[in-house]
Amino acid sequence: MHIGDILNDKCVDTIVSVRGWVYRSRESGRLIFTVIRDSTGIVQVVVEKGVVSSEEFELAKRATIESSIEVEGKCSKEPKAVTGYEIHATKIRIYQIAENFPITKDKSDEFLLDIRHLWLRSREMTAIMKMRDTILDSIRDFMREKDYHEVDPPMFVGGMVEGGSTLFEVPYFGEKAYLTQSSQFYLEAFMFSLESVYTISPSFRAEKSRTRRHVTEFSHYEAEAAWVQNQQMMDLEEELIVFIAQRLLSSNKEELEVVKRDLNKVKAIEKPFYRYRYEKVIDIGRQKGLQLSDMADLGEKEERAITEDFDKPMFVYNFPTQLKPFYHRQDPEDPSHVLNHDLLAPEGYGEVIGGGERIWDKDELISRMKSDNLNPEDYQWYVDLRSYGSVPHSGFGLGVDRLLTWLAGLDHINKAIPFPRTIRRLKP
RNA sequence: GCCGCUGUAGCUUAGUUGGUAGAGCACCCGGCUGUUAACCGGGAGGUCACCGGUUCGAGCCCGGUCAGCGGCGCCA
Repeated sequence: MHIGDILNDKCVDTIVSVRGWVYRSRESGRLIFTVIRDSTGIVQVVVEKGVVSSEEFELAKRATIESSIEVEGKCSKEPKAVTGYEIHATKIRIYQIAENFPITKDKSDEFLLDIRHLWLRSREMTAIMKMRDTILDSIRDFMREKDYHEVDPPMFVGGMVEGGSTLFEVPYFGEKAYLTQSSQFYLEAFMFSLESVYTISPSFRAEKSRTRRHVTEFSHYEAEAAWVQNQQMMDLEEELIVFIAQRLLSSNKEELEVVKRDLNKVKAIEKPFYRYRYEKVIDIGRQKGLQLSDMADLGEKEERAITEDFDKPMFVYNFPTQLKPFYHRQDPEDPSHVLNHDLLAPEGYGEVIGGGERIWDKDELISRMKSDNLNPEDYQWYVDLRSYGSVPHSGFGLGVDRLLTWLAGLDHINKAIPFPRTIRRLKP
């Protein structure tokens, strides 16, 4: 029996039994108030001297915070109890008396990261992990509905990546391997058989970034689809984000309240999103007083300034070609720009998606590599994909952790990740 | 990588002009017949990050080291 199941009028006057962990404990003479938590919620248990055996009463007295416990008793409605109902204990069993739990009411973000393995039990983290589960689940439901296939790209990769300074190098039987930064190229390979594919896999970046949106290991949701154009991909993403937000509102209202999220901000995520060309966004930035050159890349500061007053997400499309990596397809009518897009979340959260059309012509791909000073031989298999019935296609990559950070209104990406990895943190 | 800030009990912290290290929470003991991260009384808990210097005397001043945080840069 779970606590969530008994928190309603049907339990009144019935004998219930719950198992869980001691969340709070207070004693007052011949009464002990013990709040128990399990994965579904918390409930107050009253232990009264004389109602339980004196051995059990002493046991309840010694039940420290986080002790594992099982209680049987009569359920009643009680306005004074935290969740409105309480259990009047008749039997108590303790599985383990917990050692002194290090988390008390005074705690800093850093301390909570040091003991994340224990902080995971908190109501906040429990709520965030439930919302994370909802997001992952809704992505899969949505993609299945759209006839996309989930695939598993490799995490160990060879040297085939742009640049190289941001790769994690790992020893591999006398050779060098790297942890993948993105599964995009592999999804493009899958695309030639399954047409529409996606993955939710980790990506690794050895960037020495110290910002509230960067981690070295993140959950990367990437998709790639044949025959799809840039604007159509934006349509799909728009529908997807709205779908996830709606699912979160319907499944996790309680959790959103635990993290004190303003529900109106989530309700505001509706179609259509703003859709502006790159130049238009530069103009918006200038109106907000930012000093931006015509070819300025949008850094974190710019994104925050531009999006903080927006109530809905904003697509920025057709960036200058020189700002984007070689595989982005140039607009045939305006080769100085590529057919790409970023999705910027509102309230200053910034980029959550980057995507666009990929170059599908082999010669075009090779010439773009050369003008970016890359050696096509280093990308042999990626180029080879264009040799056998190449087709127009588009894709995108979404940072799941950034999406959750935004939707839950968190102030730092490391609150959205169970065990965040940053330049300075590898434990626990 | 650069700039800035911080480091005092398990946690959160106060510490005046350089003059005997203080509190709250947690913990232990006692009290309380309805508590809401209760309350009341008592107790224990300190290499003031580390190394060196100045001084009669350093948590405080000076130099260095380390660690953490914030920002910038970097960032398919």
